[in-house]
Amino acid sequence: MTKRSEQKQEARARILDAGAAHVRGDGLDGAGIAAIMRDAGLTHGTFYAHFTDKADLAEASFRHALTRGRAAWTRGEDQSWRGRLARLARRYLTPKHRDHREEGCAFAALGADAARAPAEFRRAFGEELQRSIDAVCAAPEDGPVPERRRDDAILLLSLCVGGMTLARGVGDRALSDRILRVCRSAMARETGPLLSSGGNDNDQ
Amino acid sequence: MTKRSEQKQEARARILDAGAAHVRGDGLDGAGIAAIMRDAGLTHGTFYAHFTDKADLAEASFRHALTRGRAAWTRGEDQSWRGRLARLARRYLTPKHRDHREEGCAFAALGADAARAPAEFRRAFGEELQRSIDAVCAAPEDGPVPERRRDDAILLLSLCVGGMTLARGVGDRALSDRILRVCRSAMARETGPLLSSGGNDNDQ
DNA sequence: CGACTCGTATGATGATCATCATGCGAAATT
DNA sequence: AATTTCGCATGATGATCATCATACGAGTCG
Repeated sequence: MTKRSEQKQEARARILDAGAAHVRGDGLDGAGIAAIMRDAGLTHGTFYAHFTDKADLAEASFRHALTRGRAAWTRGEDQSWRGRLARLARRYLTPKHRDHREEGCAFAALGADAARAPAEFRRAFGEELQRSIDAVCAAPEDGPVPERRRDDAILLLSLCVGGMTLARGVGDRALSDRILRVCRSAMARETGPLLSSGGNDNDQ
Repeated sequence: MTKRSEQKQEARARILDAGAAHVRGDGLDGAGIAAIMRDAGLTHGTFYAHFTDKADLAEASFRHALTRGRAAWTRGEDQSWRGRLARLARRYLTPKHRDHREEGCAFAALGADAARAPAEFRRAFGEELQRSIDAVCAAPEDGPVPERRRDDAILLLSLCVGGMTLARGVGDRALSDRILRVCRSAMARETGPLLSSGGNDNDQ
């Protein structure tokens, strides 16, 4: 590994860090190359020595953010499957996470953008989502994962992303906090139903 | 009502329709004024006779889309509260809705954009979300709405928006369909738990 | 019918931004 | 040590786009 190539790799890493933050903070299109390169400590023109395209950087930044995120995510021990899901929801659906999207979950930060992105980015989105589903499922014992657990993981991620998306969009702090709380406690009910109310029409 | 003013109001309505479609399809920033006005059958310069700003149009289009959407949404009879929630989820989380975001739910289409939008837009987002929560809760008998129902409505909307967001971002059709199915059937379980697996560690 | 009002059309203007051509200087190679 | 390589900086170029100034022409009102 020559000194030149490792300097370049360090620069690339800085660009990826800055890109991941900008993309999550400002959106796939909102992030300008000049601003990202400035944050990486380089000038704008150099960008094309590292990436072919803005789309290239967007995808790489997205994957970078999620790979980093999952590492911190999967840490921690759980008593039970349900307990694991509840813990993940508790750690995900926090006001702190809501208020710092530039360092948070890229699915929640870029979900709507992905829908409008070209097919190549959406392929990356799907692959990363699969990896995250697997990461949620990964039990200590590491047997084959039953499909019903995968379904639970999908449900967890959907609820987390949806709750975070709504909580972030809302201006009213009280409503935003309430959304987070409702979603957290729904996943925390170890044996109870999804919904808090009973089944009859006139429950209080 | 003079002929002039009703012509202008018609034009404004066309702009709002086009704006609502473009904003949901291309995002808050992705939608260009020229394209919207072209779709409304007018030229770009005329825009400023109807709206002060692009942000002004964005907010108005967002509200327009949701007001229209709720009307179609609230229709239909339900046997029970749980049944109502299940029905709404079943109608929301469809492949058709996923594949036509320009005429679908504005929360799912613009959730990530709202987080980056100025405070004024996020206030609108919060107000509209409150209205949608109320619309979900509105029972035929129209008594005072218990707070636990509001929580259920928040949960429903979070799961719907999150599931739709992920389903739209994913390139892989099979995974996308599965996300929709999992979220639908979670809300359909009238009495069962949120999660499909049992509570012990070694369930299959 | 004539004057004026106002909704719309046309055509700038200026800003932002992705992309690329060119050049420099330090590191690598012989 | 001379030459080549290559990572980075600088400065265009061209495209896109919001915004606005100006002009036209049909509707309105005296």
